[in-house]
Amino acid sequence: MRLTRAAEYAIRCMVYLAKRGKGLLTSRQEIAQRAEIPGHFLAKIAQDLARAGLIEIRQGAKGGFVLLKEPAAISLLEVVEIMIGEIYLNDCIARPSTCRVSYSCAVHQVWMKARDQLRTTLSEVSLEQLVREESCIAPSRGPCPGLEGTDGDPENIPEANSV
Amino acid sequence: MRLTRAAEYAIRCMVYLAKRGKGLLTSRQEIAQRAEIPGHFLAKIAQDLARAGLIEIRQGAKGGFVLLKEPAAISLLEVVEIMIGEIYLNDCIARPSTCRVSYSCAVHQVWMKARDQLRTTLSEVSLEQLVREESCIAPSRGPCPGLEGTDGDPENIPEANSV
DNA sequence: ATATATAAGATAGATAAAGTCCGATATAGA
DNA sequence: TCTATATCGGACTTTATCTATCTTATATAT
Repeated sequence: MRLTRAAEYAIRCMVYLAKRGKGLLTSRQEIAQRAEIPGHFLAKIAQDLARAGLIEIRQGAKGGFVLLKEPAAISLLEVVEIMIGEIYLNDCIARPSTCRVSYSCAVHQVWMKARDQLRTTLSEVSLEQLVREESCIAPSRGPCPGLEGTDGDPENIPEANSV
Repeated sequence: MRLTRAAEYAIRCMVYLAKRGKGLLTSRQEIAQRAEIPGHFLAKIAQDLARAGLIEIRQGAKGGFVLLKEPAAISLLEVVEIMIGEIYLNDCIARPSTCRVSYSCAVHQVWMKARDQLRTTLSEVSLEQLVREESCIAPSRGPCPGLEGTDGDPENIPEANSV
């Protein structure tokens, strides 16, 4: 009952791209390094994101990924479900055929409610929000350095501590 | 991001025992057959439930399982977490050490909220409720007469995608 | 043309889930 | 006490999925 790593990486990638802004090209390697994602794995994940229309992938020298939508228009739920499919929590929600046992109905209702809540919570958060809010945990430059800091030192990998 | 089968079976087993009532002995075989749980697998699951103090296991001829607590005193969350451990949804909640990346903070908050909501929802449902409510379900399919309550959309069934 | 960078599919390794098997142990009843 | 019955408890097998990497192919800038 936990998020897959691929989905976790996809979120990191999308937040990173959102931080750069819509339409800006960023190389796969930069994202991989800065967001701590295995490079080849990121390539695969990006394909899913591209198929879903969130990013565009540019091949060739100076290639990379480009965010296609406004960060405010992309929800966390969207990113997650691109990677792991629609959230349902319990098999009996996705495949009612496995739900023939007499006990099922009441339990079923609970899982439906839980699933709806979870999806709602994730859908209410946009990448724009995430980018804006996380700015206050900037690594080594004091409390809240504002919204800047997206371009600049590519070498300094931020090491924010846990919440 | 889905419940394990062991947890699903544990719920079935506990609901079945709850239906019989506290203190009543029921053979493993009866439960296995009626709740459609592989017999040996149920034995293993029962050990976890017994270790957690929910049931007592009686060995020997005429052995079986006995519910030790009132159905109203056992929540769905309790049963689930005995089987799969504490729900956390995202690794970064369980192991903050994996959460060093700069993006983490805001996303972290969302997963915390989602986890809390999910655990609350599951904790608010007792076995007693489940036993009482499921009485309305006929073994065959079809809607549950009185339970349409919180369940918004009929929803298309997502095919066996990965969650 | 060449160097650079990603595409796309195949595949391998690791991890976890799901289910099975068997010797050990406990109990009821003769 | 002895025997049949039923679960214990752990080891084991199987299966599935996740995670990551490798390889060949393709696209682009210069």
